[in-house]
Amino acid sequence: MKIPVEEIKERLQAAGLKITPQRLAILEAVYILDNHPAAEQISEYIRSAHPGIATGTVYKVLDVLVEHGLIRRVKTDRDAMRYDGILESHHHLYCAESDRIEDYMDRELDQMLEEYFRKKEIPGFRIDEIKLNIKGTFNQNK
Amino acid sequence: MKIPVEEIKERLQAAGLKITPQRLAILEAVYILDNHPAAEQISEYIRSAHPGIATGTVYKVLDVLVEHGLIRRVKTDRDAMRYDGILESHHHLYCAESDRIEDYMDRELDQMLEEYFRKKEIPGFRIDEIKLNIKGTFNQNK
DNA sequence: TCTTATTTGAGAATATTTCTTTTTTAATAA
DNA sequence: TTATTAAAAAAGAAATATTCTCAAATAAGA
Repeated sequence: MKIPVEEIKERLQAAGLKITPQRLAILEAVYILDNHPAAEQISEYIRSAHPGIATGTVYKVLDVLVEHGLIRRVKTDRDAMRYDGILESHHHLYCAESDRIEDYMDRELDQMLEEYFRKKEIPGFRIDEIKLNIKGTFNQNK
Repeated sequence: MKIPVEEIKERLQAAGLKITPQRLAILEAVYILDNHPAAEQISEYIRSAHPGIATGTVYKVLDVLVEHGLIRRVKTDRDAMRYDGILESHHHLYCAESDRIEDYMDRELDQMLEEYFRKKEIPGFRIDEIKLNIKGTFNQNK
């Protein structure tokens, strides 16, 4: 997923963040690496593409981007934190065997859940967002 | 959640694991600390209650316990991995503000999801387990 | 350009994982 | 029971990963 720099700048700006070369590089890395890169993969990629950027900065910037809703965190059962450049609400298919994570979008499902929880409230809790973690196996490791 | 040592031993044995003082202590800690302790909390607790146990061992044992289904990992968006001594299938309510995680069980919901995915298959993917991550806010921080 | 609040870099502090060696468990035999 | 032993587990040390701290650098508005 290649996104023009201008567009990335706009997104940062829209989120009220200052535009810095580090943020541009790191946000771009998340888009380029695609498929849920781990913090460490991003850090590694940055180290090779932009050796000037400190490792600590990568982690910091990722946090900031998450805080401002430009990327999301994804977690697997097995291992460390991963990041996701796709923002539309979606669920995740997670295969422990291949350690693969795929996005899963399903409007119909979302509506069903929404309706379900409109009827059946959870006492003392206000729901903001529901995300499914669907564990299983991919048939063919394409 | 206090569980007698004998019971803990049985659980280890049932999982085909050798019984060691370290495993007993750590599994007990997960039960005692309750409410989804982070690895580090567990590690800290063990350090004070059983100073003889190496820190590396805590992490290793937690991994082994997860692998053998005696505890589960829980992930929040925000921070590090947490552990859960409750094994029945359940979902999680997660409040970012208070960093609180509560269990949420709902048979009716599970059945609805099961039925939904029986009808509507995900191509190329066999589902094993579905877990909901419900984000929101607790009304009263009790 | 100047100013100021933010952000970054660098390195120290933590947290976690991995590796190798030593110890322990639990099964079996005496 | 107790001794023997192979396999499994723990310790200890060291490598990695992540977070934190603070001085220096920089973005963006005046």
